[in-house]
Amino acid sequence: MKASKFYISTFKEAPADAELVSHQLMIRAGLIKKLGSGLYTWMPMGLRVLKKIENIIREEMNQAGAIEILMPAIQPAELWKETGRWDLFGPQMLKISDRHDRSFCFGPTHEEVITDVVRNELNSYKQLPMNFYQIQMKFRDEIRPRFGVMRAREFLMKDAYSFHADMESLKHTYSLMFQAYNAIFTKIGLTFRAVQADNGAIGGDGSHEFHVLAESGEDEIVYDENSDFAANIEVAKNHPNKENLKTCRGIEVGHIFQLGTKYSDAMKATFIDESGKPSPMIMGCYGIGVSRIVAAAIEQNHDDNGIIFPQSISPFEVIITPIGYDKSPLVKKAVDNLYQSLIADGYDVLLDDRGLRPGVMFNEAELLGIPHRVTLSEKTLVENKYEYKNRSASAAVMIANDDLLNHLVS
RNA sequence: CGGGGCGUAGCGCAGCCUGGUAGCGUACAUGCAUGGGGUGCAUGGGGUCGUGAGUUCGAAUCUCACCGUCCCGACCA
Repeated sequence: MKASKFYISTFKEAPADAELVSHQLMIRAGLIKKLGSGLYTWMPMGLRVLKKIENIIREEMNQAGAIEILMPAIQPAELWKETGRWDLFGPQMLKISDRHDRSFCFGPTHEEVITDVVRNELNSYKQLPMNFYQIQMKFRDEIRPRFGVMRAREFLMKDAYSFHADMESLKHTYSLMFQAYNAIFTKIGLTFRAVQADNGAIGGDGSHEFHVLAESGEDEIVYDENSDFAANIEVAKNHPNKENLKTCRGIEVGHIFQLGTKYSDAMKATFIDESGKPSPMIMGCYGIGVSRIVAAAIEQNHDDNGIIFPQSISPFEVIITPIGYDKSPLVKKAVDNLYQSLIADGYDVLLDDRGLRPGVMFNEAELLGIPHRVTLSEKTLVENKYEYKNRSASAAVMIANDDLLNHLVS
């Protein structure tokens, strides 16, 4: 991508209403733009990050046997009345009416819709287990939206729902999802921890939260240095020797849950078992806050100069910052060649061909958090070298041209 | 919803206390200079001062109401 053909809009100063570092940097780097409280436009640069996270999630979910669907954002009240949640869910649910004065909500979650789909589609134990997922905008009318996309009202979520003939099958899929989640957050490159969470419906080890560790995290998580035990603060209260537990803060980016038959009972989602009798499907659900991951990743990876994106989710992997691109035909030729060859090698490259001053380009590249920067100029041409700067390194280094690819593997 | 801020140019702010024709920085446009870390100088365009009502000869400024937004607490990926 050439910068002159893309849209980049960065700011030196953070807006006054952004408190959290990740929020400030997301605005300053032009990733998002606020429309209203808890409502954000994903600008081109930010959308690239979001899409990369989406695709990592998609790959791992597919790998784990889940199948992608897309459900409506707007849902009829009748479904929610079946489970009783039309009244129970509370003011977090945004209720709306259509022209015929029928009641709907903007979906805060999709258990009702998926259960409705499945009760009509799946009839036999032979069709189970089944795990459907989607990546879609949710709306929750939060009491207090804050911290940018960290706690927005409209947010992108991956939600999956699995259906089973028996408990054993649920536990199997649950463990597949547990592994998939570990793979996803590892692939993205985050420091995270899976913790036991409260599970009202089933109890035991039926629910885990995935937290990105960060000082600014809204949740307190508790762990035992001498064992694998880690839990959210609610569960930890019941731990036998809770005096020895340590605490740290985390940002909840994922939650997996063994639901049981709560929704299938209420909505009569049954299947015919091997003996020919109807039986309620056993369910699990698995959520990831996709848009929140962007904020969490930045919260965990930044410095005074800006964002430091993990390469897996950076809007671009490499930025070329030529000096004299529009003045020196030699520089232009060398830069264009490098640009084309990196693209041919499969890299996501941004060529800053805007003819800006070097300082502006460098500062912007750092703010955006692009992991690899390559600078060419008449000076580097004379030496027949590239100047390479890793985003997390303190200074640039001169490298041999054919050594560049080695540096791009982070 | 309770407590506390803040609404003046795209963004960051001053002006308000003590009413009198709206300003600075940045961004944007143009020109000249500059050309390896948000460069310098000059010129220019851009504002229903959140909305409404009131007080006053006169309101960004004083009063009231409303709206928006942010922070602290109770819900959540």
